Amino acid sequence: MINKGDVVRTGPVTWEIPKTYRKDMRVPVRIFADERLLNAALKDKSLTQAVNASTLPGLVSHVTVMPDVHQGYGFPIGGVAATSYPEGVISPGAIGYDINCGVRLLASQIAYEEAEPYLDDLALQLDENCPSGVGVKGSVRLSVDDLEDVCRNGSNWALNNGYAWEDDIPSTEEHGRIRNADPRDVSPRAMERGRSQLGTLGGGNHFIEVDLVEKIFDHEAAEAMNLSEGYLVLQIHCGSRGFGHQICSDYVRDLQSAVRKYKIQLPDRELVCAPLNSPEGEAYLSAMSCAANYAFANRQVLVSHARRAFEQTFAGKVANYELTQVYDIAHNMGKIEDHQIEGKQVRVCVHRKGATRAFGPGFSELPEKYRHLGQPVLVPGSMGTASWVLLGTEGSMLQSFGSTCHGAGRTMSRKKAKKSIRGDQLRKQLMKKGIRIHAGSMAGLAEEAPHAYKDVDAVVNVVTQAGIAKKVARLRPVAVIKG
DNA sequence: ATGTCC
Repeated sequence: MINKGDVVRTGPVTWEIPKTYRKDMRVPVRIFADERLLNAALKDKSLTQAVNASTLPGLVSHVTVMPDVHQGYGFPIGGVAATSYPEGVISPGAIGYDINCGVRLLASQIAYEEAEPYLDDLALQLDENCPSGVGVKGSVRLSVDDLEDVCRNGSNWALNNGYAWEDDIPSTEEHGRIRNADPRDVSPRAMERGRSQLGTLGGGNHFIEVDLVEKIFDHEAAEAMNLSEGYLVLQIHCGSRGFGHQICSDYVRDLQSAVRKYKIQLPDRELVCAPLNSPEGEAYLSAMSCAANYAFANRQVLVSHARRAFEQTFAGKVANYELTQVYDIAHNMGKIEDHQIEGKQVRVCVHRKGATRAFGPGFSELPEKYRHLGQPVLVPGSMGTASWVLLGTEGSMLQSFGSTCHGAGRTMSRKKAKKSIRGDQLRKQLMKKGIRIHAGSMAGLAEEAPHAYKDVDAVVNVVTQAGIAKKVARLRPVAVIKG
């Protein structure tokens, strides 16, 4: 375990574990945290995992740790590692089992006051239209050919099949489609699991949530995003379901032989990896991209379900019940990107696991309305607490490979959380706070209790103080649908 | 996160 004495303070909210801490480190570990969040990070294996990650072949500059960090499979959730392309490695564990887990935000023109009498009905309609829970199947059934189309085309598949509006696409990271995704690199078993799960939410901390915009911090950005104080928005947090999970499992197993073949020394088997330019590394990158496209399409189908729920609830009741897409952004991905590091342009594979891409102003992929502002960043809080809309900055480009935090971050294990409160009690507490809850399982609900998570406001204050994100708006939940 | 062990 790492001790506080091993960590050097480098600024008000920045810390470093120097390369000299352990002989096998290739780069230092840089941590964004206040004193309290650092102490939380020292309590589990997350910083040891960050040090382990700092031994990966081909790493560039440093490993980054976000304030919402907690331990994960081999690599911390809340970690960023960039490896040189193409001779560095790619590691499935440094991307996560839920490939392209991410958040989508949609804006409405419905004021909370106006919607209040219909919110119980809206929560019910969302629950009925959006299947949730582990292993749950959706209304969309895909042939193997269709699923191959989803793998290659992501959100474009959704647009061609009536699940998207034209304007949704440019407001999605990568326009909802990662290139060079070849379904031949996906196992038949993953394909089988993927066929029935498109347009489903899943379990754990995945949710669909109706929020109201509680406070705007950046009026120019909020206007570009269609966000106004007191109005409803819809947030979707989910990923690639059993499809991405199966792909990660397959490659964690298969790449073990690549580790031996390329004689890669690892401090932890869970960091299994392969060179980006090896056949094994290329196959994983392609399969991961298929899962990413599946997740984009999944969130897009959920949007069409949610639009139906809004129509069923509000048609004839409010003048305009349209949901316009603000943005869709991943927080579990490996991306090939160009970055300026110490004055030099480098091409790297940025592994972001529980870390959100946060590119600064001038980024050409962004739609014009956002290009001068920076990339929108969506940070979901824990259930029953605030969520945040942020922007990427020049600072995130310089300090964290264009990345920032992704959420509140767990402090209590699922098991401990379940023991600490009963689901039905928690539901009552949240109802008292004006939050409608539809949950598939009361045990699952207890696992997501707000007190099992860090304070999302403290996390956001660290990243904004460090300059790796900028505040746009704070959202407050009024209805949550989860598995 | 995950047909929470094929």
